[in-house]
Amino acid sequence: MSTTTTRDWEGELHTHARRVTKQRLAVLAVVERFPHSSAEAIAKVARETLPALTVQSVYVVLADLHTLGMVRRIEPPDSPALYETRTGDNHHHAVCTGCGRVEDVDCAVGHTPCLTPSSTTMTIRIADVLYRGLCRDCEAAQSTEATLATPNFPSPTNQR
Amino acid sequence: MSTTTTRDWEGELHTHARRVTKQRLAVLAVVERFPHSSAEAIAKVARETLPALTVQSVYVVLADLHTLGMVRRIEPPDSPALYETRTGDNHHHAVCTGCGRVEDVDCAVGHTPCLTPSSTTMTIRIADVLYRGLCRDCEAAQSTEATLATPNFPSPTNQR
DNA sequence: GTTTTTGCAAATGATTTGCATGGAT
DNA sequence: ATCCATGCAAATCATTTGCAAAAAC
Repeated sequence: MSTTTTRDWEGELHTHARRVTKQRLAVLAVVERFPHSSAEAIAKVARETLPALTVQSVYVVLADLHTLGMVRRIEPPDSPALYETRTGDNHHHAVCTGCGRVEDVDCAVGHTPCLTPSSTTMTIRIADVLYRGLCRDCEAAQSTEATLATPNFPSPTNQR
Repeated sequence: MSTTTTRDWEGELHTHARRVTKQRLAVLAVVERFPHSSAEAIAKVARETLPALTVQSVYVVLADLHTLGMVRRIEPPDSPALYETRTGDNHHHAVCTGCGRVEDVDCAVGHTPCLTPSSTTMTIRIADVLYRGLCRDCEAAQSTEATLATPNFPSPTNQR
């Protein structure tokens, strides 16, 4: 019912040279209201207001908002991707392996995870940490600027 | 060429009441030899020895080995799942966003990620931390033993 | 009015499943 | 001889893509 949004989505869309559509605003409102929701779930709720909205459009919108940095995407194992609007900081997540519930964990210092997650009520059994960045070769290739031949390396390992 | 394995896969399979097949041994040998490989890549290499081996079988084998805890599964964003045989410890991973190369990061103390990843050569830009465990409700439900009605909760959030 | 977005349908990629045969114990 | 594991085909699930119609600027 309430379309109370904390952030000025309309303004942010303008800033990013995106058109302000009711679909986008609806998706953003739902993601803000229900953090850690899947595209499917977001579509379902948004459709209460916009019955014509399709899941595919939600995917397109979310992908775009994600590349703009307006939403953050979490990909827990054995679950579709989940989305949230809290993007500025580097907080982490605790996922319940029983029910799938996701909790924010406020313990980050910059981009580095803290030693002990202090703000969760879950009994943590596993910590999956994935650092992302550039390896030496790719950093070198990047500073060499220009898109030269894609750097490749031996052995059967996959991309990205 | 070399089928030199470090671990006694045959023994471990026996321990877990699994039949020792050349397919399983081949998959395990490949995962051990090329850590952080995808199911597809593993199948490709294993097929050099066992041309009849299908990707689907590799998936089945890996899924089983994973539930047994004999292999660990990593799921980087925008990549199929990767597998490795290093399972005993709680090391982490650094993924290059340029080429997809995966590096082990030895910095864990128990199940808790360390403050600074010391053993990587990558320039880390993002730390995705996902703690997994049981939330209060699920822990309570678990101690109440028996599989009662599946605990559910409101709002559109997904499972597992 | 022009260009971006949406809606719809179909395609894709990763992974799972059902079932009959082959193989390990 | 029994029962599990593999091979094959088809199904499923999450997500992406192509294109024409609709909406925003």
